[in-house]
Amino acid sequence: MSGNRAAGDERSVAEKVFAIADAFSSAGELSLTEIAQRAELPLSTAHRLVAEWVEWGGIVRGDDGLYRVGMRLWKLGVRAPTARRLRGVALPFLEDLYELSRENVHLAVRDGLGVLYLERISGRSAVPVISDIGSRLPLHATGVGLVLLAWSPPELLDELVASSPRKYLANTMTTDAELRPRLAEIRSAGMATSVNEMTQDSFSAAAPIRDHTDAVVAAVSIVAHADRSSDPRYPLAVGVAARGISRALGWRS
Amino acid sequence: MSGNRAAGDERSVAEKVFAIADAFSSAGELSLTEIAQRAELPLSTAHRLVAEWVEWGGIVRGDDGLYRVGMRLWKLGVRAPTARRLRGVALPFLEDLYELSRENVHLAVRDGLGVLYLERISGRSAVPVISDIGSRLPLHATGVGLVLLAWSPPELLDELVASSPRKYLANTMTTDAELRPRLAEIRSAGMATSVNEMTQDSFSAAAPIRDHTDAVVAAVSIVAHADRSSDPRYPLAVGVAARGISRALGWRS
DNA sequence: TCCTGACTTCCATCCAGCGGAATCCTTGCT
DNA sequence: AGCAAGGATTCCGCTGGATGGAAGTCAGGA
Repeated sequence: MSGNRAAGDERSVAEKVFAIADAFSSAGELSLTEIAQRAELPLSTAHRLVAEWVEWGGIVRGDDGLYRVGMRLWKLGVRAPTARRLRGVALPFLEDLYELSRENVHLAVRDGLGVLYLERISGRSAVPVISDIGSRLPLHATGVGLVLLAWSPPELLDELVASSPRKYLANTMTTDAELRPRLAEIRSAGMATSVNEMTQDSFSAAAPIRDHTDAVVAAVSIVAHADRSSDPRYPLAVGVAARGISRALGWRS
Repeated sequence: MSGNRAAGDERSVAEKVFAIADAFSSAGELSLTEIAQRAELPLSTAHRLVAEWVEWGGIVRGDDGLYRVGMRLWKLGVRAPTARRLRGVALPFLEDLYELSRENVHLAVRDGLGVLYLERISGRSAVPVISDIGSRLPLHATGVGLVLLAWSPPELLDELVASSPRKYLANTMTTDAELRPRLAEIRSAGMATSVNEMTQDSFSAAAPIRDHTDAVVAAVSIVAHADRSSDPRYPLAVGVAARGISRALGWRS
């Protein structure tokens, strides 16, 4: 048996442990073989390390033999201070927006070139949206994304345009020329509204949330049926909620 | 320099990596030294492994030099299927309960001998409660806990009584003799209601959530001001919500 | 029954991780 | 400024735990 560590993988043990965790970012349940493939590890190494994950409780193995993210990781994850604080402060305001509209209410932050949804409240008859908590969409493809992009450092826009060779959704702008004036408009209006832009028959209003340093750290939005586009209460309420959350975060004036 | 691996720690690298993560289960922000102490690792080892965590993004280092749980772990954690599915299904029902009561609405599961809160919706004027998402309380100390305990295997009760030598809260029952009839009562009523039992001036109603195998997998509750204890709508609504969530999970009849 | 694919166990090799100690950096006190 | 104390970082020679190919086991399908 020639099983020395010899040449090959330059990764440290810790990196391999993390690679296994990363395997779950693209799927909810995986077999050992799938984990090994995604993490690019030999089956036997994956087997051993996954066993350590399972012993710890970060990954659980179901009766069907498939591995899933365990409650240990869930408990750890919800301790992330940024998400925890923001969510805690924002939730009552999101409730208000939900009661007003009975539609989708979103809370999101920027994560690289994407929007990361921290919270979503959906009415039973709300417009179906692709976003789900923990999921990521490109910055230019949603209302909250545009708001976050509008108040991001300009380099980010260049990077985004460069990384988006093709259109993501039918009505989405991806070129410099289309996006730049739109963002300027959003900045001067203080928020973003759109009709039938991201999703068919939908109307969205999104506004920025600022912290005590006046930096935009998150965004709230309502995504409603298009026939509400003439209702002035929606943009108004989103703006009020965003300012309320900002104040609760220590923002002044 | 005699820095060999020699005798001492029997833990594998992966276990040390996890020990570092566990350090954050008791505090939101830690210095390197604190992490090393909690994980029982030499400072230099902790330093190296924490650096790997930071590189991966599971832990972030703030401007103040303190380490916190990062968004990478948050994103991974919310992928835990049990929490994700339950939360997604239950949220609309929790909203309904919140709108009815404007009080604390809880969704919780059993985690060992404790209750683990998956979700909490709190009104601005709700009774202050200790529970927070991701936090754990003993099973016998809360309404949802009693419900979960009532439908748990009996061995669990023995274990719980054995592990609780003293009273946790003023009005909490911890002995076999007190707890057993109470649980029987809860089972026959199908839910648990209590006044001034867990917290002063509070009234709570909790009901079990069942999945397609008819097993109790979670519990919902309202914790309201004590003056609502005569309002029959609260227990009723909690029961209806619990059955609604159960049905949405595939439970029949 | 045989075959296929997925999972589990084994073990000789050897280098990646180890951690004590020295060093650097920051903060607070005199 | 000078000093002390505590925390963070870097160094480096030693060695035993991690490694992964291969063989063995198991389950299901043809």
